[in-house]
Amino acid sequence: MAESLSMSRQSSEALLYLTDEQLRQGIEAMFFAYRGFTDDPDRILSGLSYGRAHHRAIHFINCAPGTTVNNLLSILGVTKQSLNRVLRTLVHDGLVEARIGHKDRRERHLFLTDEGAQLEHRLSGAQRARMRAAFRQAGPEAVAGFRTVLEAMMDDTLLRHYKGLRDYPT
Amino acid sequence: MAESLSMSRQSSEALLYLTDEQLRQGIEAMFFAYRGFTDDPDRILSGLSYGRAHHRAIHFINCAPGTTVNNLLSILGVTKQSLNRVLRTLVHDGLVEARIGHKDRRERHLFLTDEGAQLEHRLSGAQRARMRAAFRQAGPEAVAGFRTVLEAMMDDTLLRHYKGLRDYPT
DNA sequence: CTTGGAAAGTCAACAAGACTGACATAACCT
DNA sequence: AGGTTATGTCAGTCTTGTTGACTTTCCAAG
Repeated sequence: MAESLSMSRQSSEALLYLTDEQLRQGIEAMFFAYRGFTDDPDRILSGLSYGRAHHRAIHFINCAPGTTVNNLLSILGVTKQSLNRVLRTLVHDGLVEARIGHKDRRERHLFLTDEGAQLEHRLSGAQRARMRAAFRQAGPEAVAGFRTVLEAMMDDTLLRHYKGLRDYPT
Repeated sequence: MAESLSMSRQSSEALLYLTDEQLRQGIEAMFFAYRGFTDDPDRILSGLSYGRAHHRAIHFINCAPGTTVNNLLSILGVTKQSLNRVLRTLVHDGLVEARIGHKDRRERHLFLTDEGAQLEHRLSGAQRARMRAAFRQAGPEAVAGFRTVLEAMMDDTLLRHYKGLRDYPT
């Protein structure tokens, strides 16, 4: 790995970080980091009878209480049938409440129950702990770069969700 | 994004980037970015009769030609039954070659065939294109930070794989 | 007002890909 | 010879994605 140490700093940074090898390393970094990222919650969930899909639903219902099923669908990017199976068990188990909309009675507005909020906190706690450790270890500037690259990597549609178009009238 | 420009650089960075809200945004950024990250290859693969599992196998065989099945298992973090199903189809379809080791004849050393390398290039090409665009847009410093945080987020075991313990004698 | 289409959500059946457990084979090593 | 290791395979289950068919509700054009 002693390549190009003789190059000027400017040219090496400007040119090398886009070589195929650098990109390949970025790809692998995403793969391994995402694994680490999902490991802790997955471990917790495997004890209960839930999976990662339940975690995602719980996370976004927590972020946007009162969101509709349709809205959640577009955020999660799965079919409504797939989401419905997950929601059904969560509602049945008393973690999520689905209130019929009073403006449009076709819609269901989703909320976490106390028990649901409790599980959410446990799951996100594990994830936040790892992220906090990583952020702390890496330092503020690295964190800013991390966020910048990730945002640039999202699809525009996803970016809109991420940027927080969260105005869901109940 | 003109927040906190008036604060001293040190205090704003030291205090703000570890709030729960910042961490939650980091979590969502990972989620959405990973989706964008896997979208393009997934689209290509859905046309063929392969899935993401095949992509992962092809990727790492390409990175570490001659790797053994066991090695691949520990990198991918799946069971041998799961990997075997994938490898079987890839070998059957002529994308991967499994050579019996000449030092230890129990081992199978995995290589991409020309056709396999061709598919690998097509898949990683899509992924690299997106990563390249993101890297270019974000700039070298952001990329460095991105990598730093991702490495800090990995498990140590995964980090070892990522760092490239790739000495597989054929 | 009625009627027909669109939209939100539910139920049923299926496929991919992960898992576990048990077992087979071949090769290595002491 | 016997124990361990590397790999492959069969059978069964679970999660989570898919499509297709269906109900309920809303809205707007006739």
